[in-house]
Amino acid sequence: MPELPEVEVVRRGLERWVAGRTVTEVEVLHPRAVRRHPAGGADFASRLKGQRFEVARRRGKYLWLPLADTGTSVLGHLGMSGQLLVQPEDAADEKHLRIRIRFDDATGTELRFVDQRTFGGLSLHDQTPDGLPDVIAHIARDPLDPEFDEAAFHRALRLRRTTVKRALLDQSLISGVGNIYADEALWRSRLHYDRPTATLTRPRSAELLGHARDVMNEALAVGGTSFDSLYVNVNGESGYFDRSLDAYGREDEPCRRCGTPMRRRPWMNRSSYFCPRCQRPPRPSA
DNA sequence: AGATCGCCCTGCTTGC
DNA sequence: TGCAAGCAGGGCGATC
Repeated sequence: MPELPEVEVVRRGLERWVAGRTVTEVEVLHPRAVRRHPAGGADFASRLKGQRFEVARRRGKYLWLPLADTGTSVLGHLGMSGQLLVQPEDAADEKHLRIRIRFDDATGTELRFVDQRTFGGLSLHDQTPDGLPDVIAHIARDPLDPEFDEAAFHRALRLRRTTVKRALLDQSLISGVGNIYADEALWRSRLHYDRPTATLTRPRSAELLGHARDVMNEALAVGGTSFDSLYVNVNGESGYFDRSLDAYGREDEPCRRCGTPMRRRPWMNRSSYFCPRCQRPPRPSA
């Protein structure tokens, strides 16, 4: 389940191993992996051939590789289980290999997109004047972006008629926060997931944002979170989160602050983990 | 137009 | 032991 820190680890891997290389051959092995490329796999492959990758960029959980001198980029999202691997050309195909990209150099390695659950994919898009693939122009900056607009974020929280966890997962307000880190940031902030955003004072929302940023930076420092073998970084090494999570996945385990058993609640076809004592539900509004 | 919710997919886990 | 249901979940798009 790659979240923002894992995607950033992958971006760095791409920067190191793929930037500057020129594509000679593209194989699309599963149509779902290019479903965001409306013209289809053959078009994706032919348009990519001969192009040179520039340094990978990222916003939230999206990453993209600009193609030199074209005004276009290969946009990627890892979804639930996607991996971008730089592998020796003669390495056996992974079971869930979806896309293979070969290069014109003599390094003997190729780029592979591997994805078990096929929520992720690659596609080719024009760039906006900001250098963003046009289809993600609506995605907000993420908390690790130096240009993240904190004041605008706080204003939006006050104006929205929604609850705090929904807002954290709303990619048009703040990007890169998934279910896991949302629960972590809320636990650290002692906020219940159903708290209406309009009731958050500026200091409270600033604290929440700070915790979201801290969780991500800590995960980044150890190479990204990973609970299972699904997440592997660009070189095939598993990331890990040594200091285990405080909230997510800890149902019935003692809260690390107060010892109260943590709870899990079904929430939007997902789960929310929280401490019933530290994170009190909001009073029903009249 | 903001808010909500169903759907896409596969494999592991759980329960009968 | 085997099968089916449950669960994981980001983001898109339909709907109200």
